[in-house]
Amino acid sequence: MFEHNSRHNNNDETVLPIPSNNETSYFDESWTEDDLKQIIRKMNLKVTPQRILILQTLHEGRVHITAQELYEKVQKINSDVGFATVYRFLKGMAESRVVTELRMGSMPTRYELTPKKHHDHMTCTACGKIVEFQNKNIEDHQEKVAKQYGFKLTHHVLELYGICTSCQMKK
Amino acid sequence: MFEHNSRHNNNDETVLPIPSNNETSYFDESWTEDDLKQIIRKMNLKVTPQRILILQTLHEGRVHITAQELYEKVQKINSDVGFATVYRFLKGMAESRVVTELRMGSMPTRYELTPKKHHDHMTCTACGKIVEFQNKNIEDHQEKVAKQYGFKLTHHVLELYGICTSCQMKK
DNA sequence: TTCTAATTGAAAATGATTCTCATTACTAGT
DNA sequence: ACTAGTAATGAGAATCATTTTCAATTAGAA
Repeated sequence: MFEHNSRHNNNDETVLPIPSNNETSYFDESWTEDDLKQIIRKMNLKVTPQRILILQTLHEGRVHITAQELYEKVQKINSDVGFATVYRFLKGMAESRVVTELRMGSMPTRYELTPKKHHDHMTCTACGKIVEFQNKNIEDHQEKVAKQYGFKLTHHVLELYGICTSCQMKK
Repeated sequence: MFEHNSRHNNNDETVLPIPSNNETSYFDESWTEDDLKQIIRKMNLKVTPQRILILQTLHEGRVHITAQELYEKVQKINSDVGFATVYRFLKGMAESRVVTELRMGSMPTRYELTPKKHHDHMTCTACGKIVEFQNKNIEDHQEKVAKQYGFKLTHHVLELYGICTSCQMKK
């Protein structure tokens, strides 16, 4: 299995949902400093230079980043940011659903800015490649199940695991 | 969120899928020592008294147990079993899909003997209650998605999070 | 500007998981 | 049943992500 295989590669190559495009990030729009401040205020948090920098770096960087990776990136820009701050802020943003936590297997938690279009993940357990996909049918059925048991859904985690095309051919 | 709420209860009350019944465990059949040995051999592991005891205890006990809890239970019966053994064996069984790992939020991993009828979990983020459900439609759509991207699926994780009926009324 | 509570960074604490290694115990082959 | 070869074991140490602590600093309301 993925989580027990120390030989898998470490990149988290991401295949964008069909239709794919050439964007580096989902967020083609750029965020001004005011945008960033707005987002922080909406979380009922005070605006600090650290938080602005962290959020900005998260937005500009690639998706699926770990707290450690984000910390290192931010460090290079301004060493007046501690790991605890990055970590705490990520947690806070996760609570406010500004970012989404991805826990795949037993690897360190990765974060992504919550995309406007919800998607789920399919991971190749051989090479670690992550494919993102959307499927309204699945969502609909989830709601049905929730209703059946009287639950009011807040969110969900759907992760498919398997072997991707190229790994199937290799082996 | 669940994982940040230190006030949620710690029991993992489980609601069986409709139609429910009065069984303590999914496994009404009892396992003889030979059954246990067979299962261990099928995993290409040697039969040892520790593994027999661990598997037996897992089978008799409630579902959704942590490595620590299982270790404590097994300890009471035979103190010649170390935590490492329990832990390693659980990992091994997870790899062979004899048990399934449940990672809900950031709480310690829980294990359950992989039920013959696959099911997923819906968790109340207020009280921690776990409902198990089956839904063939969702599974079918998952396969469709996988085929679309050329993946051969091995397994998946689907966890719904929300507020259960009684917690909705409380608040 | 002043005050207060929120935020911060560094380091230590925690907690789960994983590894190490000397010892013991399976089991296949006799 | 005996034995060699290998797998498994337990205790504890190591690792790693995550979380907390706390004294110093800072944001932002009044």
